[in-house]
Amino acid sequence: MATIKDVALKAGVSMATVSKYLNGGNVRQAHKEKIRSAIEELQYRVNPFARGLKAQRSPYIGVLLPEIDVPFYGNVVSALEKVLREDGFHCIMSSYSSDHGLERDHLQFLLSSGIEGLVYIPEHLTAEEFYELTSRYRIPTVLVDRMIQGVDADCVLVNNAEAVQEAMERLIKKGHKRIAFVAGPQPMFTAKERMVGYFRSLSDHGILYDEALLVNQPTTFATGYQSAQKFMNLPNPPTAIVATNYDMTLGLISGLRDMELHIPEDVQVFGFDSIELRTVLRTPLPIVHQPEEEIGKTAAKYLLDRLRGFAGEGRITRLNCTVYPKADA
Amino acid sequence: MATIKDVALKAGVSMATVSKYLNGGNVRQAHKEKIRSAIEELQYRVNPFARGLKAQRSPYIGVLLPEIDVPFYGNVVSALEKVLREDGFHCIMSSYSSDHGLERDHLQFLLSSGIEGLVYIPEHLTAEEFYELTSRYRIPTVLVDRMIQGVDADCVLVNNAEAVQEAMERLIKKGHKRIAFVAGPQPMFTAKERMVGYFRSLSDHGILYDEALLVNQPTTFATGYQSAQKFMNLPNPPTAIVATNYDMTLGLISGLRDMELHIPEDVQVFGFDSIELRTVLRTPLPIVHQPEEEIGKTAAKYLLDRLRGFAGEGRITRLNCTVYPKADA
DNA sequence: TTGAAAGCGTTACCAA
DNA sequence: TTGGTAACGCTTTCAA
Repeated sequence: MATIKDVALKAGVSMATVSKYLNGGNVRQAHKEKIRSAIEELQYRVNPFARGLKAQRSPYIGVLLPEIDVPFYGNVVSALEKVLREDGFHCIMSSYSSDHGLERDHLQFLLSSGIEGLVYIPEHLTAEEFYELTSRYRIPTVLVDRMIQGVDADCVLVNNAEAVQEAMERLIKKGHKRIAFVAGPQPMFTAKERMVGYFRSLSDHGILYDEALLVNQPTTFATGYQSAQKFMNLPNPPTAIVATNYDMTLGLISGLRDMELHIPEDVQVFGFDSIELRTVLRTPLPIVHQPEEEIGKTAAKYLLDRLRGFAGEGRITRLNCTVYPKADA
Repeated sequence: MATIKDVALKAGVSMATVSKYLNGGNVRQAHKEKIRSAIEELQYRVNPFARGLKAQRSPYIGVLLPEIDVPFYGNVVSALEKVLREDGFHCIMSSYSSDHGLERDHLQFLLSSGIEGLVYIPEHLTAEEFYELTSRYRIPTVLVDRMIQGVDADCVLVNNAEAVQEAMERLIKKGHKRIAFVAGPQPMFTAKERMVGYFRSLSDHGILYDEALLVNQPTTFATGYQSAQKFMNLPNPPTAIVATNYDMTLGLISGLRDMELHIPEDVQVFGFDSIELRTVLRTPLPIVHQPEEEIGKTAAKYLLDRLRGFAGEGRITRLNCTVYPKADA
């Protein structure tokens, strides 16, 4: 691979001049031409390591996710990437399989990779751990989808509790009183917030909470599937079930089907994420939809602000979910 | 940030010794201890740029995808990443939104990023373009899901034609003769291969090809949705429809539902990808399932082979899809 | 087993 | 506007 030296030699100027040309400094027009053609001929490419070493910066943004194959994250990241791309940044993505150890390790790795910024959907890390790892780097961070209690960073969330409340309202308005709820594990930020919405709705309407109607398990298809059986085998089964992410929704529907129960005749289902799923069933599935694209864009915007020098306190945005059907039919 | 020099000073040894310690060379036990604690105290981390510059290698694998939010790719990449991770590699992922220009640009970027290997799901690039971009780097490449005609590289594919043929067999065996087919755009590798399966089945069974029953459009929800209308509004509509990826399957089902048509009574549907979708419908959807995890693992294995020095010709693996229901009911 | 020193390719300062 | 040169932090060779 050709280096700046080769280009300089061929163009008949110094390395310093080539470097200036490359980085947009003042260079005589005649020299510009020569350098351009030398670069062309030699197929010269900047060595990213040399540049990174010297300049102490790189065009990388680290993206740390629990899972890479969850549609919600995919959609968020897709939007994020598109915005960052326009500013010349590229993403180093890493998923930690919802594993605490891997979450630490990968965060460590990203930080030590020379990234300029970090977009992070956290799961297990406490504020102490987070600061222990990140403090000696000064890397702007945006937390997405979840907060870490005690961490001062930009944060893009959705109105989890309110969205669930709206879903619950719809069900209650239709006469449902026994409503089951399939949520993620207790410590999970979004699970907690969504449960708040659930409890609030119950109490607002004077419905007694029945712990048999609540599941807190990993946010998987299996959890949804098993919840169907657990709930519908109760002596007093629910008349409606709310699932709080895509995989659990899918599993729930699948589980009900395998019990030969019909939606909505035998039990109503309120889904979450994946707007596409909505119109696949015989009866359109009511659903809570998170503004994935907007989440990604907002996170990117926050990060770019910081990279351009903004240094205020951590900003928190709560974006609104949409509940379908839009008109309350 | 502390450097090797600081560590050397603190540990009372030379930089070279620290470097050896870091890279697994022979170092006296007593020194090892000292170095370890110096590193600990100083919170020393290797500077990836300096190392990359000197060693001309890095722990990065480039992953270039058409879209990041397609479940099939997500699942493949998830498996890939897990295997590479165990060998200390990390993925720099980049998606090009199925855009030709971006495909070139991002490939260029990844190559110039100091990646050690490349996993690439191509779409528009010809062999000439590919070689033009890659030739001056010597980076092992694995093509996934699609081949580029004329490129000698490791390649992990599935048996597209055969899988479609098996799906068609099932339908034909049940008496279907008018079978419609929703495929991706013509130039797309997998679209072509899947169409081959379609045509072969038709001719094997002496069924005349009717061009009104074939759609070649982008592999999206919209395409599936519109296909439903196009096909079912024909004077002589099909009795079965095969969709050839996840989004098109979803769109197709959704479109049929909006026409108030029932599956399978009014028309049978054969889906593709997303095994989870299968059991969500009232009647389990027959489906072609690609071995996503195996694809990812195989690609990783191929790449690691190369990184360890294997230098043979490009190897091609064709993995088998599974058609559900497994037992031909 | 150790350490001095020569780069790796780039940028940025400073003098011309 | 230009070019010489000293870093940047690390690895590796070669002698000791």
